[in-house]
Amino acid sequence: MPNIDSILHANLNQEQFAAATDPAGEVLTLACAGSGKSRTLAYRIAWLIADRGANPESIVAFTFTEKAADSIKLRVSQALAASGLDPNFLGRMFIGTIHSFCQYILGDIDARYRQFEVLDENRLKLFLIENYPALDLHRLRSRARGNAYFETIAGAAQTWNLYNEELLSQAAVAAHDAELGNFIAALNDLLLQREFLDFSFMQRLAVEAMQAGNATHVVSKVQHLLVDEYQDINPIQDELIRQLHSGGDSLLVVGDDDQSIYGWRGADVTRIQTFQSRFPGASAHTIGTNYRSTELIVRSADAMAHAELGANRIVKNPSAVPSSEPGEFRNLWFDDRADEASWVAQTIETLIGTRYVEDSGRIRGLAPSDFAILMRSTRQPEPNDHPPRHVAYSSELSARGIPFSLEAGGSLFDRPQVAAMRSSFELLRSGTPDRSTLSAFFTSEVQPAFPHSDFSKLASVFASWGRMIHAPVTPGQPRRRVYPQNFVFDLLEAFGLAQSNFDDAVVQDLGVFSRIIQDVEAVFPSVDSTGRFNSILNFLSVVAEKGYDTSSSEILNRPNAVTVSTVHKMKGLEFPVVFVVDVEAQRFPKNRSRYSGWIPEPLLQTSLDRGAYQSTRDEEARLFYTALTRAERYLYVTGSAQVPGGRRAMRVSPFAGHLNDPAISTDASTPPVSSGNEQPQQRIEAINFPTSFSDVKYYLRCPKDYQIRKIFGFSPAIPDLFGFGSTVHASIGKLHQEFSHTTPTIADAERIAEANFNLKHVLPSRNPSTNPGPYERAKDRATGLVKDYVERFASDFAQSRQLEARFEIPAEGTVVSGAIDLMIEEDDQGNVIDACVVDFKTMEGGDDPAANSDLEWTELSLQVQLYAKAAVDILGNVTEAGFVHLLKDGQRVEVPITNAALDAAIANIEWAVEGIVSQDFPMRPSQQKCSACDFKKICPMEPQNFSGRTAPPALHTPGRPGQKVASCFDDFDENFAGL
DNA sequence: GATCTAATAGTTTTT
DNA sequence: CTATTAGATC
Repeated sequence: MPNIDSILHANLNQEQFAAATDPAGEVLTLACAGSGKSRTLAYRIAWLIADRGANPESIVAFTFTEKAADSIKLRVSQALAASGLDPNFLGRMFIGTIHSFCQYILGDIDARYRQFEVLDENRLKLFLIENYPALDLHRLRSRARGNAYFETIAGAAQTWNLYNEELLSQAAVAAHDAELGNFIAALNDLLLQREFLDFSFMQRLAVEAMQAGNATHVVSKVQHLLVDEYQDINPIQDELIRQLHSGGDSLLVVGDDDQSIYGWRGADVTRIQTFQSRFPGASAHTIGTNYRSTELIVRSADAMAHAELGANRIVKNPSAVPSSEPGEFRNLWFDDRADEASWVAQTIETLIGTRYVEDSGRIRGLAPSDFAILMRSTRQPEPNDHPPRHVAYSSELSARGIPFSLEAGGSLFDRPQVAAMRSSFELLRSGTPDRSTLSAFFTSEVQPAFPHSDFSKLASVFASWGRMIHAPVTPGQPRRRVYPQNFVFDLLEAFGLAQSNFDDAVVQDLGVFSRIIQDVEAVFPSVDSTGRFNSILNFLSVVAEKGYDTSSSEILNRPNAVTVSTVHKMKGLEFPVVFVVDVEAQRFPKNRSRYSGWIPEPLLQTSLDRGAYQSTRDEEARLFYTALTRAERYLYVTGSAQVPGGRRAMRVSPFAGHLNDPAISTDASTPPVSSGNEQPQQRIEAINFPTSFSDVKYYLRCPKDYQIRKIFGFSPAIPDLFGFGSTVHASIGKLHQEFSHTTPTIADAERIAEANFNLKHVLPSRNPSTNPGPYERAKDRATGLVKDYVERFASDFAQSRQLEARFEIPAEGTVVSGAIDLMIEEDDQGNVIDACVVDFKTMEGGDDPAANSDLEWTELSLQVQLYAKAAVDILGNVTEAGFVHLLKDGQRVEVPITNAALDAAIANIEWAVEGIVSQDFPMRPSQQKCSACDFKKICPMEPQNFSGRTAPPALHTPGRPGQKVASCFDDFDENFAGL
């Protein structure tokens, strides 16, 4: 085998090599745009294992986003393979966001955290809405702009966030502002009591655990820490990194202070700038060779940053790789926005098909997806009678028939189908609408949007939902369970969605609406009163005005279209041709803004002094720098004197004024440089399609189910006992944490199960002892299951411990990730001598108890086999067996995990991924599947075939090796004609 | 260099 | 409605 140094030299340049192999305790790597920092990071990991003999378990790498984590993982697996190391080492290290690491730490400290629900920003706001009285939020209302309700909610959410991200103490806040201190203490307690975490709180809890020495089990293993995008780290993350590195061997941080554009939400660019003074003895590297952009672009962007930032930046002197390929940089000023927009569209039209030579040597013509139009803001400017800012450009593209994709949200309710959904909710605001109101609504809003809608069906939907929501609450009775997602599906059935042949984009937007309702359901236990329903309506109306973050929509293949987007969204991406448009004084850079939060300024002084939670001229300059450095060969910076709605002529942006290199053209009249034309073809990008087992499971059941769920984004209604399985599972995890190598008694099991029990959607009875309700009955059942488990499998505790392990399995075209439950047995030295995979199934809370007798053995087996495969990768060949543990009847069923069984499992996964990537989503209906399907009300249920693909190999199920094929084939009725 | 005045803008977004 | 900016004016 060639030695690791020569492999690294073959794949890295001198600067990258020096950084990747620096043995210092702390290493700062300043990575200019396009300088190959992912590659450097990936080979650093390979070097740590091959040269330093690092255990893969001792390596932790943090990225800023999940997407970046996926791409680093792919590169690491390639670097490992290139270095002669096992790519499956990937599963044994941690590569991910700081947030997911914090969640992992918390679950390791206390299994109870595994049943906590994570609140994103929208859900945290809903939580505050739901608990407005309990948190005394009315006391904070006078602080909100215009005394407005939602300003109060937003201000409270921001306060909580800032308190955590700045790692302030509750006492310090209370000392400055007693009311705010009370709110923080109350929210802290309520989140813990109701078992919710938000992104800021999970970091705080993890950091506090580390500071208190309660996380040593995880922390002590970490020897090598790598942090990507270090310029965007905030105070709590800085502390977490410090804690994690305190007992470790090495810390490598990578970043570029010139690309720090998140100061307004707390990122601290000074951490990277002062790294060397804060870690005396740290070594520093600059990887400054830009492989992305032309010399002119690199030189001009650097000069611009220097002119604007001067002493507030680290000098990096980036260089470009000389090239004889054509390219150009123009800095243009137009009289009027219409001229500017039409010039941009015209230039794109001309450049499509222009000969372009890739680094790989591939020659192709530029395609629409090679172009980006970037702007400071795509939002609609005030006053609201102007169209959104991107329209001037996108309409010019439309006029020329050039496809474009808008990376700008906020137009969800412009779509008549989605507007009809929201109006339907609104109609139920104060009670069931009368027939004439409903009829008018049907004619004016529903029919035009949904041609297959049915009035009589709709009338009965409204009648029954009006009753459910507004029925008076009977004192002493348990609350009714009213889940609005069911209203969504009932409405869409009455609207005739299944019969309509809408564009995917329409269905996708309806899916976003469904996801908004899911956010509501995740937080509200039930929507069983006029007041609660009205909070939802108010939330929906705010969502409509401000736009909803629909981030979870995943783009599998980049469409062949021009990207119209903000600069922020394009961070980390690159395009052959970039237009930075709408560049005028007071727009780019935008005016400064000051901190306006509720946390008293003295508590944040150091952060405010460095410009955090504000927008500053420096940060605008870095944003402009970031925009310029997205471009590979063609870069155009444009602005206009006359813009829509402007009375006085706009002035040239000072940033554009810094682009004064004589090689930058200011002439719009000549055509773009070119060395001829070729057939336009999209760039071939490595498809990195990460997935979880559960995603694939839906595809193997019915590809249409997968499409509705994952591509369109519909969420099923929350089942009555949602969370039952996870709370039982967490109790068993907790038992194993408390009793490793000793046997718990039945009383221990009962104590832990009772203390741990939590259901979010069933409320406890008011008088549990005299009048137990569904919550108490579920609690009894859960306790019974845990006791039964201890009784039957006491020996497990004596010999082995339970472990929840994360895994990543590389398969063809994908990395399947998830977590597994392992029972491992160790010898005296702590070496694993035996391991088995256990999948705990409670089989409670499903739709139909009768269905439990007829388990989906293909799915369960596939799951265990996949986990077994991961266990082999994690633990080596000690995995003896795989089981499905049916907690309901105390059985352990052995699942085949022979090589043949594992190979068949992987082949099924790869087959499903192939279908997903090629967007092959046929309906595979059957009586049994469709009657239990979450989406039966919106699915046409027409039997369809796969497009030219044959079935994957049969799976190995208990007692039936190699006989049962996935249910999209096995359970398929080609003559199925609806339920 | 300080002070006044008219014009202009009211984000950006990940976990 | 308020903060910010550029330019005019002292």
